[in-house]
Amino acid sequence: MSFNVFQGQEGSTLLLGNRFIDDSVSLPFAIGEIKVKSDHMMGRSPCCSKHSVNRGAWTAVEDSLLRKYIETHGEGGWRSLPKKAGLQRCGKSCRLRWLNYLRPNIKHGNISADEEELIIRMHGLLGNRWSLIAGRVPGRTDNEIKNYWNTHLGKKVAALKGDDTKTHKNVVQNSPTLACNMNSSDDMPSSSISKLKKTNMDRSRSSAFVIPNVHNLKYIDTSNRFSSLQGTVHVMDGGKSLHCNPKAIGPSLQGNSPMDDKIDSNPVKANLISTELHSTVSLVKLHDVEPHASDVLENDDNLYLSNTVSEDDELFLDTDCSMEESPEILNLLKHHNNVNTEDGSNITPASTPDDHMLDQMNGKNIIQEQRSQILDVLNFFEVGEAEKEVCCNIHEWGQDRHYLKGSSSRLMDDRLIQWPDDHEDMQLQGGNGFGIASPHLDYAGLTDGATWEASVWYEE
DNA sequence: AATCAGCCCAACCGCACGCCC
DNA sequence: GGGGCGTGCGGTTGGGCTGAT
Repeated sequence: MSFNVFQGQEGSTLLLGNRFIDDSVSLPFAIGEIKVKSDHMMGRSPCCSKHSVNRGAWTAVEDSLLRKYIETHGEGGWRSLPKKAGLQRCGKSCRLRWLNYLRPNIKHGNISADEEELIIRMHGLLGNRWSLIAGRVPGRTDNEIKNYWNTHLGKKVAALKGDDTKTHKNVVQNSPTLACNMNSSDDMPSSSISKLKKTNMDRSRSSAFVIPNVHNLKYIDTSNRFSSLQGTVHVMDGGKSLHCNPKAIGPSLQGNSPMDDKIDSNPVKANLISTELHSTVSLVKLHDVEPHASDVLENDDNLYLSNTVSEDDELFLDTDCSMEESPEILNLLKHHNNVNTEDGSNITPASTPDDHMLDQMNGKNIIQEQRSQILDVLNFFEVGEAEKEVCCNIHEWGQDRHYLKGSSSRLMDDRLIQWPDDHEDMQLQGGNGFGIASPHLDYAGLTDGATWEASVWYEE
């Protein structure tokens, strides 16, 4: 039976609900008795006339018409699109067909093990928020992920975890300490566990907590300035856009800041900041980026941008640096033999200071521990596979520490955007050109030289 | 070969939300 | 403030497919 007909067309069949009824079907009622449920009666006008549109599977011809129209005129205006494109379809149907099937870069075919793993983790955090999950799985649509979950993963996870998995989200959210202690693998799907074991970091800091969009993982070390913020890790959800501009978040911020003198008076501390900011930036730089900051502004609501870009942005870990010049960088290299550079390659230090030397330089203090912890986090993300690896234990990091939460009307989730009142004055810039968080940063205007936004994504 | 049941997934649905007037 | 519109979202539907009987 062909469904490519619609009522009103010559020789057409009758549309009844979701069904096309052709002449061969005997109806248990007279045609005149058919009452079509009216959306209008529910207080809303229908998006289209259900009597004059094709329904059901799309034909190749329809696909072609829709694709050509959108390629020429762009997306949007779905309600008027069908008529303009010569389609006998509802605008919503057109939109859905485009978004779920015709849109470029849509992946078709089986979902890989890595994708599956990511979906499981994301679902653990977000629950049935399919569009959010889809935003973290490149090339997959919310509809596809939803279907895949309902037909495969839901059962799979349920089989692994028993009935509790039906409330998987709650398991994670309500168990802050463990959500995912990786030492206790009971709460994790086996596939995730195997993935986590690949890393060489402290398992106790791993978790099933999912941080969306690792592109925007940031660390802002305020440990030397604000004791109450020691060791904080700041992760910002990057919103829908998977692209960010390294220029825009580059560390080279020149300018006058109330904190400049403090940094200048303590070069070691300044280096600490620069090192970690550099490592963060290099993380971001591994990914495709938009070439212009303006693009980022348009495409990524959650970015925190620098209005100052200099050649220093091109400098990341200086492989030629001496210990005198940058002991912190060497320290970083010591802890992480594979440090990613901006071009995606790895560098390994020719030599690194030994523990004794580091202790002498820094004092055997928590700074090293903090840095190690943070870099463990970065390392954990396995930068090269950042799209896939999005777990960390925010709760573990949070112990005895404070998190900064970004403040911006442009953030999409209020849960992210609470700055502690007592840190409102945190605004500084490095004398060596490294900016750090400004809770009052005007995203839109970009008139503030301070550029670093600190946020934590977490579920209440 | 025919029938049935279960599964898969594209498509549809109603509702929610933001924007604009 | 409220209504209309456009869009996005999660839940649901049902045709097609496949394997079992």
